[in-house]
Amino acid sequence: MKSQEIRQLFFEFFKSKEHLIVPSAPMVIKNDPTLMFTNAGMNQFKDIFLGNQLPASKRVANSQKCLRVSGKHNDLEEVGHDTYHHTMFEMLGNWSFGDYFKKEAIEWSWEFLVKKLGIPEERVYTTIFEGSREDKVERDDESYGYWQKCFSNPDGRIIEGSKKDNFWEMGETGPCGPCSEIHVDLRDEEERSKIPGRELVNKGHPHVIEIWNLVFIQYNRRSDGVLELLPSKHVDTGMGFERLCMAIQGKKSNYDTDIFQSVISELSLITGKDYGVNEKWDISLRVIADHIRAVSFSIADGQLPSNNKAGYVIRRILRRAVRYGYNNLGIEEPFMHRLVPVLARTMGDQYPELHSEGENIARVIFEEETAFLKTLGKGLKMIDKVIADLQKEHKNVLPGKIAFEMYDTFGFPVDLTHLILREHDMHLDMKGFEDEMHKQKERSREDASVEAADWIIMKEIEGTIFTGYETTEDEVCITKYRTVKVKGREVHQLVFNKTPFYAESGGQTGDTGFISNDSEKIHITDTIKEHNLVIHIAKRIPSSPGALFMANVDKGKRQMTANNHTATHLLHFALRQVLGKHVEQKGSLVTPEKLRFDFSHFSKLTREELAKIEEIANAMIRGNYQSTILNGVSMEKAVEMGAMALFGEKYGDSVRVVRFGESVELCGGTHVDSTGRIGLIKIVSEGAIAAGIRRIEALTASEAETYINEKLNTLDEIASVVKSPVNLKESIEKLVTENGSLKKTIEKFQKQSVSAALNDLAEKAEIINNIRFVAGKIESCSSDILKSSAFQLRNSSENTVFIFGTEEDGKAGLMVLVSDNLVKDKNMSAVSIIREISGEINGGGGGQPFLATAGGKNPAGIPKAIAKAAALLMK
RNA sequence: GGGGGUUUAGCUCAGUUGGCUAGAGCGUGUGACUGGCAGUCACAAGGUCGGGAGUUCGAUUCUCCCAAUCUCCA
Repeated sequence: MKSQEIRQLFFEFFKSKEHLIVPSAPMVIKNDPTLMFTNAGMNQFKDIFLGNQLPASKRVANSQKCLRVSGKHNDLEEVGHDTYHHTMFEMLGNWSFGDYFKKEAIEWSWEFLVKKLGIPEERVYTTIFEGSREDKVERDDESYGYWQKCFSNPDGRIIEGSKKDNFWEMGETGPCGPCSEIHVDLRDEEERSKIPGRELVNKGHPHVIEIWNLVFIQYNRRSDGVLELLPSKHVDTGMGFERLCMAIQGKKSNYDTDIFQSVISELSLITGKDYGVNEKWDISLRVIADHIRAVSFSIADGQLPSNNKAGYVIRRILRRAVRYGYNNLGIEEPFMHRLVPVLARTMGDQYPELHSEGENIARVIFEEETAFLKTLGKGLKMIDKVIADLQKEHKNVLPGKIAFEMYDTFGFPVDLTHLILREHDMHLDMKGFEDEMHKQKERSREDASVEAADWIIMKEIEGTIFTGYETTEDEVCITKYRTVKVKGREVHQLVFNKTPFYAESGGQTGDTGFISNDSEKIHITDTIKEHNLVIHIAKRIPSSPGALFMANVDKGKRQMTANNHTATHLLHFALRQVLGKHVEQKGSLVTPEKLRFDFSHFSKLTREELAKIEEIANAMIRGNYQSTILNGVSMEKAVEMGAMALFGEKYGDSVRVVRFGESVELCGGTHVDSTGRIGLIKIVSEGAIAAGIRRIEALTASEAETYINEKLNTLDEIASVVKSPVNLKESIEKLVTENGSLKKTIEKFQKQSVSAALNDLAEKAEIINNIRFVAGKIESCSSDILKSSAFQLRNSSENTVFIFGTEEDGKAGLMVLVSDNLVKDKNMSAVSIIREISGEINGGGGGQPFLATAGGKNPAGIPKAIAKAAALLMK
């Protein structure tokens, strides 16, 4: 049975049990500092379990794409070396939100696995929670009872598990409960007869594996550690899809299922290395087959590889795959991007974004691979040099510090360093490397330390009400406050019961302003959002925090921000009109001063395109569309209205829809009430920020006006300077060419006059000690010309010492030139001469043996300096 | 957010105590050879040495600030 069919059967089965099948939430999580990627099926339903949100249906089932590469679950370095770790995987799950509980969950799981998919009963084991005295929780007899009824002979099939395996908690506090797992024994008959499967459950055996975990959420863990019963009980289940396929397809490894084999066989075609021939190749093929999934899905979710945060995680995964291909499969050119089509064929039915975004994904991966191969190439050059140096010194250990520097600064992977050293019979000081790495980590940790004082709570309330859509001033009271020390600098944070201040989010910067009452006035310098709290950054803590305050948002800045935010929407709309529907928002920054908008597009925008975009956006301003803003719209409805920018939203979310004419977007920002207020949009720059992503910056209203006026003024000024307001461009072109040829002519003349002057001096040459001595003052001219004339003299003369003095702006200059033969044969040096004589002009200087220069403050000393030089030659 | 690196001709890069008229390869242009193309040879054009400030007689080189970019850690 193909993986596609298995997934489909799962959906159909739960549909028949009246479940609503919902799509996977994005794997990349936006706007949550604690979690970068979805790492479990329940992430998107967290708010429902916490009671903050009502579910759209009480019974839901889905397949969730998950990524485990950072934080608590970090499997990255394991992937490939065994047959069951993955970075990205799919989690099948069925969910009950206060609806059915243990009985149905257990019966259905049995029905699906054993009756529907035909997993032999004698290979199935289940676990239940043994109970905990500490938490005053009884053994889960209820689940035991239901399992007992499933098995035809339950003896020895239901195993008790400890808190570690069979009690699930979301975090330190919050919803939790016992869980019950289903394990399957996939070993051969022979092995099974030797050791009974029950002894291997939860023992890390690769073929006796947990495939489904049923979590029964019935408690809430309070902060004092006590468990209390929840009013409504939930079911949260998770079944590893790759493992399930392995079990159904009778394979010994996740990588043997059709999910991965399609990619692996394509990879074998590309590399000429078959799977199952040698262990080193197999590991690499598995690594790549796994990583291409993680990377492709992330990019499809809008997360591009980059140099920090989530983007950096993606980059690291991709590079790990390239590295394995490079080290072990001998691939030295980009290859990952060629796997995207086969991945889309295998998984595209369930995840259509692989089809629609496929071309873009491949393009991004190609760019990223190319860039990495380039850094590898540079690193290889470096290590060759390092090895040569070591060999010269007859050493065979590379200091860890050097290896670390190559890794840290140039991104050259240390395992590759290792490998190359081994080829040269050398080795690496691994301890030194680790020490350096440790230091680096310490540095980062110290930096990240933020001393936050405890919140001082004035009033316990749930969240802050945002009144800023309707008003820019409101009467508020402080509910809590604290002082945070970041690197010695103190900032004060205030939280209100309600606030007109918009907190930074969705690219729009936070409001500024002040709060005041009769006794004091405190400036708010920024507003941010943290864990759904609106935090106002204040200059200081009020002296009486319990008082009522009037909160005032800086209206001018708010208006300018609104101009820019609405303008962003208009530009987005215009971009799609002009460039096409592939244009999607990839990032946005809206401040009072300007707006910045990043979007997907493949080539530089032409002047005509930019002009057309501005034209459409400005026409929409003059159309003076009124804003239509709808709060609490369901995602489905928003899509129907044609809203853009849907990624990052979760199932069941209610959203805010902002509409101006034909532009419809999901957006929480503050906007103008009618587009006419924007006045004018002017795009001021366009460029690339990553492969396939471009950025435009624009100004609006008075900022745009100022910008244009400045440009026009400059034009006027130029016109008045060249005195040709009509054919300005031609005049300037003419000036530039004329200027060029004039410069050359002047240079020629100057050279002539200088060399004439030099020749004059040369005629007056004295002979001192059989050496021609040419000296004198010459008219000031540019030092470059003097220098080049001097070089000519050097080539055309021998047995001569030249000394020239110049005077400019009251400063003296000296130049000494000594013919090559004197330098060579008589060991003379212009430098030593100039050192001796530069004292006369109150200066100093130096240079090379044949040419030296000096500068000083005393032009009157030039003749004396020359005389001194002559005296030197006498000796 | 922090550490380190890089920025020199259209492209890829050299340039070692501060001073060798700022170079190489590829590319571009012109010419020669050839019946034509490919090719070879010769010559040439092209650089505010990322931007700004400072130290110095003199800065691509040293110091500081800014920007872009790469890389590692969080």
